[in-house]
Formats: sequence, structure tokens, C-alpha cells
Amino acid sequence: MDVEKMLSAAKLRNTHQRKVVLQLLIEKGSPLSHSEISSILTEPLDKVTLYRTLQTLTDAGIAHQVQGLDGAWRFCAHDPDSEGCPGDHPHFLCLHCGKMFCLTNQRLPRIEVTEGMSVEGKQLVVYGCCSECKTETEDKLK
Amino acid sequence: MDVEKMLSAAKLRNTHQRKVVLQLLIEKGSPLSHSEISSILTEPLDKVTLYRTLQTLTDAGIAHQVQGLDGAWRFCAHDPDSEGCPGDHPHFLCLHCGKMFCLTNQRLPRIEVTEGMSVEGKQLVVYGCCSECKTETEDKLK
DNA sequence: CTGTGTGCAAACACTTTGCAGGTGT
DNA sequence: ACACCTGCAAAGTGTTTGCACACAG
Repeated sequence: MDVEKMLSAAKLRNTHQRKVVLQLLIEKGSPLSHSEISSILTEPLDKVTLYRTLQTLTDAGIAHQVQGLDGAWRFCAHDPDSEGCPGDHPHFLCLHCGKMFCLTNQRLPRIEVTEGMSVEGKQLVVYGCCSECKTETEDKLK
Repeated sequence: MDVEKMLSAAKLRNTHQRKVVLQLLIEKGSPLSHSEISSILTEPLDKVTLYRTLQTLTDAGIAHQVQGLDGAWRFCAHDPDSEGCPGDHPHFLCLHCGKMFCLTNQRLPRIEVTEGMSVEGKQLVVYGCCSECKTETEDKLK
């Protein structure tokens, strides 16, 4: 589905800024933080607008957000054609380069909570070193 | 094990501030954020010292830290007599009152990561409404 | 006595809010 | 035309850094 249709389907206005951000998230396919997004974008985008845009996309269900261990929120577009609820998979965070990856090949486990609690959602972050950084480190040792 | 012995065992100096913070974390048993700690403490503790103290305790392995969806880090003392690695359990975050609970009755699941990635740790946060807040809300509806 | 820890001040980074002007429908 | 969106400025919040003094070992 293209960007404009996704926005319309979510009952959002088709503004230039939203299209650019959504397009970027879809292209990259992995969760990006505010700073990553603004550094990748070639054209300038006001940081406040970026905050609001990402919030809007998340609220509309087009994107999901996860928090890295560094405290930064990352946003990832959610393909409307795929099944499953958005963000219902573990995320991998590389502590070296800060990149995050969706581990979409598995679902989050069912968690038993204490009697009386109601669960609205969950998020699982696995952290370590991604294959790229690992290769780099090994190369330096040679 | 008492607070002083825990600090000594971790090769840390037995300062008053560290004893107070560690004591509080042990008493509460659930992960507390910076702001929660400083509002609970009766005696004044410099916020910078609190940051550094919590960092020190975490580095020393006496405490573990988890991040809520609100971005705030919570710290929880880790009983040195118990088995298992610190923090290797899901955490429940109440979106209403902001309190966090350790779900120590279960371990974190094993996650399959993409070939080449190395895992150093993981953290699972379940969020929703705790039993206390749920009861309160229900009471108000009556 | 020596090196680490603490408290204060200030710098810093990140996020939110208010408002005037611009844009999509 | 109207309501919503954007960009700028400024305020607000949370965290880190530098340094002089205090304290544990």
C-alpha cells in the first residue's frame, strides 16, 4: 500500500511532512529514533513537527514505538497488510551502533501476571551486538 | 544479608547515602524511579548523588535497572542470596499510578535472534493496570 | 593521609507548550 | 472557509559535568 493511501485509510491529512516521514519508516523497515530520522532526512523538518508526526502516526496505528535501553523511542511503520497486532514481536537493540531491529519471526510470549492486574500490552527488548558491528570488531582484531 | 555487608561484599565504601538508598530499595522490593526515591526519603539527598549512587549500585551488581514506558529508569535491589541473574524476570508497569512490580515467579523467555547477533541481555515490560488502581476505578463507578 | 564520594552550580539534552501563519479538504 | 498542521520561540523536565570540600578506609 502506498503512503498516501495509508494516511487516508487512517483518516489523517496527506501533508508533505507526514508522507516523507512515513515513507522513510517504511523504506528502512527497522525502528528509528527521532535523531536518526532527522539526520537521515535530506530536507529540513522541524523537530517539534517530527515529534507530533510520530505521535500521530502511532496513535493512528500506522506505526508502533519501542524504547531502547538508551531511553530513546524508536518508531517503526506497521505494514497494514500484514496480520498480527503492531509491535507484537521482540526488538533487538545493538549497544554499539544503536540500531534496532524487529524480530518479526516470533510473537511475544504470554506472561502470567499477578491476580487482579490487567494487561494492555508488552514490549520485549533484547540487546547485544549486531552482526555488522561484530564483524567490524573482529576485523579490527586481525 | 544486611546493607553494610552487601556494600562491602561489592567492594563499595559504606557511606551513609548508599546505605540509605540500598536499604530503601530492599524494603520496597519493587523497582523505584529517581523521583520516587527522592520523594520517599525523609532526609534530603542531592539528586546528583542519587544518580551516581544508583549507577554505582547497578554497576556493582547489587541492583538492576529497568525502563518503564514513560522513559524513567527504575532501580531494584537484588537479593544476593537468591539464585538467578539479576533482573531476569518480566516487569509489570501500571500506566495509572506508575508503579512497577517484579514478576519474579517466571524467567524471561529464550529469544531466537538473527544469525550473527550476540545477545547480552534482555528486558520485558508488561504494562496495564495494577490491581490497586483497578479496584479504585471500579469503586468510583459505583 | 589518600583517594573516593558528596553537594552545589551550571551546562546540556530532550520533550512539551503556546501561538501565529500556512495548508489540506 | 474552516479546521487542522507546521514552524518558531520559549518554557519545562530530566540528566550529566566540573570542582571544592568532606569522609571512609
